[in-house]
Amino acid sequence: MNLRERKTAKKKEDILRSASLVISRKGFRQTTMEDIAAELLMTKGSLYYYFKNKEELLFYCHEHILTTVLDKLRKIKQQDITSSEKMKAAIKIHLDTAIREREIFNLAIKPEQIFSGDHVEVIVQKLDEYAELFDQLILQGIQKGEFSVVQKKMARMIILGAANWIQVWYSPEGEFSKEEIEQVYADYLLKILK
Amino acid sequence: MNLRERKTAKKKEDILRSASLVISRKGFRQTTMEDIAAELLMTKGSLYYYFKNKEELLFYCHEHILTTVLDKLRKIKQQDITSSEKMKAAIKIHLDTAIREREIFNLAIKPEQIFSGDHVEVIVQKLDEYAELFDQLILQGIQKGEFSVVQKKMARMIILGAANWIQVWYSPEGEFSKEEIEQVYADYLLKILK
Amino acid sequence: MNLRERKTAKKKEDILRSASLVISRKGFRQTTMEDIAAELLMTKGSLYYYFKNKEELLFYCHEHILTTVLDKLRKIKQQDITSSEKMKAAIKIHLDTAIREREIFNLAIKPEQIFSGDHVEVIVQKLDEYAELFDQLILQGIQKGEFSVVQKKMARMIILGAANWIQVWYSPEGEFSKEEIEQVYADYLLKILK
Amino acid sequence: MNLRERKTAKKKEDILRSASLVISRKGFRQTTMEDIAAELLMTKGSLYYYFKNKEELLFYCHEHILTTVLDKLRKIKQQDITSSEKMKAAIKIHLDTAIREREIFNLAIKPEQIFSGDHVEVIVQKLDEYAELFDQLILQGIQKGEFSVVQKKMARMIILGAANWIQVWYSPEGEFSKEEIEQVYADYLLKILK
DNA sequence: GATGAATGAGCATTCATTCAT
DNA sequence: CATGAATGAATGCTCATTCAT
Repeated sequence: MNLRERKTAKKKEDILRSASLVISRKGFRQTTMEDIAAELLMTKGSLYYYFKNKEELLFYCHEHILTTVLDKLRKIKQQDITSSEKMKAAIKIHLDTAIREREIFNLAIKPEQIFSGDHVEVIVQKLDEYAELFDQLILQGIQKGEFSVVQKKMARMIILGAANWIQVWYSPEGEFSKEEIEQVYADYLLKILK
Repeated sequence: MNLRERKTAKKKEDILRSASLVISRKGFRQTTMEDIAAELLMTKGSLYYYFKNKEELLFYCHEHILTTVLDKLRKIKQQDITSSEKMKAAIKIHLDTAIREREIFNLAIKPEQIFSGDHVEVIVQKLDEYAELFDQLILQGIQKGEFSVVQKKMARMIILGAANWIQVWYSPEGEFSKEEIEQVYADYLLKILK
Repeated sequence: MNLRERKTAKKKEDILRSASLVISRKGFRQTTMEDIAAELLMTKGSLYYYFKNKEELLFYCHEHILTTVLDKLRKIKQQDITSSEKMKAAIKIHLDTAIREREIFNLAIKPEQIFSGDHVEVIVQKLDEYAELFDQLILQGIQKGEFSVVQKKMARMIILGAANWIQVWYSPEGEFSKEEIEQVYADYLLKILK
Repeated sequence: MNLRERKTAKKKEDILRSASLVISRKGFRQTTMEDIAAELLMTKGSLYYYFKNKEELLFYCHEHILTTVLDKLRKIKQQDITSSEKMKAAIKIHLDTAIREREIFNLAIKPEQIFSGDHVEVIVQKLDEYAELFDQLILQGIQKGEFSVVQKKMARMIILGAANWIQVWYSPEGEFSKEEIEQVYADYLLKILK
């Protein structure tokens, strides 16, 4: 990658970061290209130099976040700790992502309504891998005798659903700190698996 | 209420029902007046005979559903059964609503972004009452010694969040029936309170 | 004219009167059929029983007022008083009409923009007769030696224009009474003719 | 102001000029954004690049004309000529504006029906200054002994009203030239003040 | 005769997208 | 590369008009 390419790549990342930020604030349905450009002190026309269209920008935006969080999850899976500890860590990471990137898991609802063609597939594949990782953690826990849940997939749905909902009510000014909340959520959701 | 008024009331309900349906399919941000009208084989102009504007239509749409589900919850609260049974019943009703009226609880996210003035207040008040009812069920359970959860509000958030998420993945063609799912959800979520 | 016809005629007049009222308040561009109907505690559909369409309603509305004021002017012309007195009386009547029927003379601006076909002709013919009557009063005054204005038509335009403008600023709560204003206007405008 | 800004400013002026033109022809109630755009061989969407909305476009349109004519009036006031000559010059300018910008003084009728918030204030303030300038000319004339009118404000109303009305009937193809008309109007209206 | 209901054309406005410079 | 400018499709809303009952 030469200098020019690196510069372009850097700019693309800047755009994605800003886009994520605006989307977190306004919701991705409400976010216009103008909004994203304004955040970067650019004009919206320029965005089209880096991304073919809005959908593509949104795609990379979400893809980037999903990739990042997936990496974190994979690392947790390989750590040498109990399944309970792994699951708690995974839940905390999920909560963290849901809070920071408010809208990210909302697109899981109907990716095909937002993305088209190949993009859907990539997103769906990542979301599937995401779910699969949680399922594996649960399965490991069962095999080790730590968990005893029967409906593994539904348990996973419950855990992720509960965690996603945090974006609706969490506020930095709230009664509890992010860390306290994450601790309680992790503890309570673990009960489901026991 | 005379015949004509009944007819109008009926028509309004028809519109609300159809609107709910379209909203469930497309999400309420994506639903246009045209969409709603088309579902009813009307023209969009006609909708304005019954509702002042889109926001009002959306408001009554949601208000109606919330009122219905609140009624059901209140009845449960007064039944002569254990707190665990009440909570399970409440969860099942919530799941049922979340499945049938896919978008309904999504507006809980930011009612003030969708509704204006008095409408926000009504919606917020209903949502508060909704939460309050769940909190009361939890408190009763604790007082009766059935539940022992400490962070009551967070537990409620977890339960409702988990249940809301069902709209994302439930399908009538899925592996499990709605009843089976409701049963599992109710059982698993109860663990959090124990 | 039998009873039924008389009833219809009466109703038509009621509508015209109410329409005039609403038009005075809101301006005829802003007045909707709904507004007119509401004033009469009718529904707008009913208006179409009496008038083919909005334009026709507006036409009769204006035609009625013009006819009335024309009658008054003709009577003044035939009175046995000086030309100055006649002109003063005519000005007062014009002012009176301009105040009461705020919008009436505004349609003189471009009747063909508002009315179509035959209606334009009738209105234009009445407006012409209206102008003609003023011109005759001026001519009489000149012949009697009371007036000495040279540009008769322009003088008439000035007089009527000045009087029309009263609708813009006259208010019953103002500093001067309608009668005082009419007196001053008549006196001052007479100077032009002298 | 660099080249680009000058170009934008020029375009804005072009739009305002075209808008004025269309408004003169159709009246500002009847003028649609489409009409204005068509006159400029643009699409209506483009207008929104230069003006926030229709009201703002209309505002600047009127504000520009009022500012221009106010400047001219102020200059006349400071000239070293008799009050009669000043008043005649002022009347001619007013007539000129009324003819060229047909609709401009019609908004004086009810600015608050057309403009909102700050815009009303600006317009009303300009209209007030406009009236004030005429009043001052009249007062000066009285002090110099040239005029002897008693009801100064009503005289001003009469003069401006008469002049406004010219837009209704003036046509370049008419019997008299614009200059002839202005001369006659100025002479005749002066009589009121004497 | 009167009304409730429905319609459709028209209008202001938004916004993703394009493109010449 | 970036931007200013323009476009056109979409959308909410209004309102004159129609018509069955």
